[in-house]
Amino acid sequence: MILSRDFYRRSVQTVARDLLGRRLIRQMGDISAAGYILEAEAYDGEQDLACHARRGRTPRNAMMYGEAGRAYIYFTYGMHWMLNCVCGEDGYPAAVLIRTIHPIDGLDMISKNREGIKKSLWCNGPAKLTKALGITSDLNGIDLCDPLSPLRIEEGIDIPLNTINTSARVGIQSTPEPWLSMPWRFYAEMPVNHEEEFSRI
DNA sequence: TCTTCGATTGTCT
DNA sequence: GACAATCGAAGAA
Repeated sequence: MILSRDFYRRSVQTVARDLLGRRLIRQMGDISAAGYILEAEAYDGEQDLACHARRGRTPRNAMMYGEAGRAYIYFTYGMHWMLNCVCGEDGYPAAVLIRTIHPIDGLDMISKNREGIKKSLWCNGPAKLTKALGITSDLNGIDLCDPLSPLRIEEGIDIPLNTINTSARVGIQSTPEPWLSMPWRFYAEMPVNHEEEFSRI
């Protein structure tokens, strides 16, 4: 079952936590690849000084102000693409950065995109997973709630709340407090009852 | 295993 | 002109 738009129209922290275990699917024609989301971060509005919306709306961050349930994809460090899910009320600039997925499908495609890299390092970083899944700016604004979309998110597996960890967000060290220390990074291990899937990778 | 550092370009001040 | 929601190679330990 694909996640509905209402899933994303909640507080961005709730969505970030609830996104763990969900199945992220990348489809290119007949070929698809997928993985379970294991790490995500919340970026919450113009008052959040770590959020791209902190200086108001610009052409780059405009997608964050749009409809919930769409992808906000941006380019950084001169070479990396980042995948976010737009959240909250439509018009409110908030998004969840997807930082880690556990690959479960389309391993041919992923291994080709990540040639020469150890399997355990294929998708454990925000720029790594976009490279693994072939995600670039041409998917910016894509509807994650559309079953026909080349990028979408389905229900996935259950990650018990008591196995979810939090921490400060990564890579925002020049951001002032209290935003620097907000525990808006959510992460989990792959559940042991899915070892079978784990082992075939 | 850990730490340091260069790569590389779009975006905004 | 500064810097970025990062990665991975290289070197040290």
